[in-house]
Amino acid sequence: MVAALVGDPARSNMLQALMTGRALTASELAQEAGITPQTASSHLSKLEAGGLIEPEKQGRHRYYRLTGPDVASVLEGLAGLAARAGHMRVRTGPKEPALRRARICYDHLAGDLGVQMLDSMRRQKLVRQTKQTIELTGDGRRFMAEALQIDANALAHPRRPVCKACLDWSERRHHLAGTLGAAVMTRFAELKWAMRDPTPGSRVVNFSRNGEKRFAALFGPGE
Amino acid sequence: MVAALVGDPARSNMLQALMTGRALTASELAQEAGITPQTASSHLSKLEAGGLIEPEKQGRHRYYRLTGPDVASVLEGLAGLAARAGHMRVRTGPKEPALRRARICYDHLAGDLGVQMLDSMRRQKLVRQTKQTIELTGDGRRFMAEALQIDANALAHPRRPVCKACLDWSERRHHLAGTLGAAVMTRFAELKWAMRDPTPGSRVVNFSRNGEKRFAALFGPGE
DNA sequence: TTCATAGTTCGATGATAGCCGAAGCATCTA
DNA sequence: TAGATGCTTCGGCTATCATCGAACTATGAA
Repeated sequence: MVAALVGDPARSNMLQALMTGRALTASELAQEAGITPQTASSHLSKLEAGGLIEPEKQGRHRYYRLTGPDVASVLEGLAGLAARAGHMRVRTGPKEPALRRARICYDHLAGDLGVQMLDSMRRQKLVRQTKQTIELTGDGRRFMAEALQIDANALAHPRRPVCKACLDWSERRHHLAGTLGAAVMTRFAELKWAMRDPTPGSRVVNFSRNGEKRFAALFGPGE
Repeated sequence: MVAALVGDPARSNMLQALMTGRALTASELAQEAGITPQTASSHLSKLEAGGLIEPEKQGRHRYYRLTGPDVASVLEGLAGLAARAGHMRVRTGPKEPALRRARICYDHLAGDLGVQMLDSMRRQKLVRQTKQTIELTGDGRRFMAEALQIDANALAHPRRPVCKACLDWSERRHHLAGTLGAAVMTRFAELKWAMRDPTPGSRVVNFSRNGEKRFAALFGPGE
């Protein structure tokens, strides 16, 4: 019974945290629910078996999200009924602003700007995304060649896709990975638009004034 | 938490039984859920406290119904999510056809025809009903005088309302009670349109051929 | 390789809550 | 009035299940 899944307070807290549409790791959901990771793991298995959430593996993390908008709307309906008797919940805030803004994920751009770039590419129809797989369009190839002097045809790699959706740690949405993602980041560095923070171990990426302007011209947020 | 209420199997069965929109007694809901009346009583209290159902007292019975269509739609949504993993439920059937068709409730007409009469009166705007209270309109007074020779003004009673909504046992919808309901039933008998079954203890009301025709002419079901 | 971190599995514990028997209250019937 | 029926309250039993400590696996970092 699916209602019993939502009925447990710990699971309910987890689901509420996922209502934002963002994906969260198992540990984060554990903390969100105020329980230990072991207990959370058990709950997450049940929720997954019940078809309410689905996992996405990312390195040693497991990101969970609601399986669809219908789940969210049912949860909303339940919350609406509960509101008659008085209930509420709060949300958390961010930290490490620079890291959230732009950082290196392996070898490509992540963070707010990384997500923004992939969003813009989708909007400009430079790529087609279906679930996890991303494909460069003809427009996309032209764009890469003209704007960034990147030959997409030269990026083929036996064990790594050209384009890949990578779940963003801070934004919990996809950014661009794969050999193209790496090539773009390399080009940004060559053009002195952006460079990794010199602090050892830091993953922060600092954009120059000019780089920020150029980046916005190519991948600015939609109006 | 409202989801926990729906989560329990026994309560879920009760709610499913109420999804038809009809009101059911505590005992019936107990049977529906396969539990004893004591246990059912506890569950019903919880559901009522949670605002999912509301009781209507009728003699020594307590009829429960869902508090509103929003509750039903949330339950439907939950059932939809559950359907992904496979679930089902069945419904029950009727019995005692004659009793369900027309019978005496205290001193007024109940059963299919009783409900049909009140429905028709509402449709013809002979009465205005808001929740439990029913009020005769000007049209209604004229109708009663002309069609049935009943003077509504003479029906006032110190301790009993002229019109009252009475929850129907078999139909689980309201029929007309009060002094007017009694007067109408008396008139039906006087006109030989209908009479109580002579069997001792029986509450069945038998309509004559002519009575059935006349009744249909006045209170026939809407097209 | 070695260490650290994210996550899972297993087993034991404990509290919540469903359940029913017995008894009590309220209402209708005779 | 007495008896029957519908429903509720109370008390105790029991089963379920959430919880966490400990141990294990997998991935990434040094």
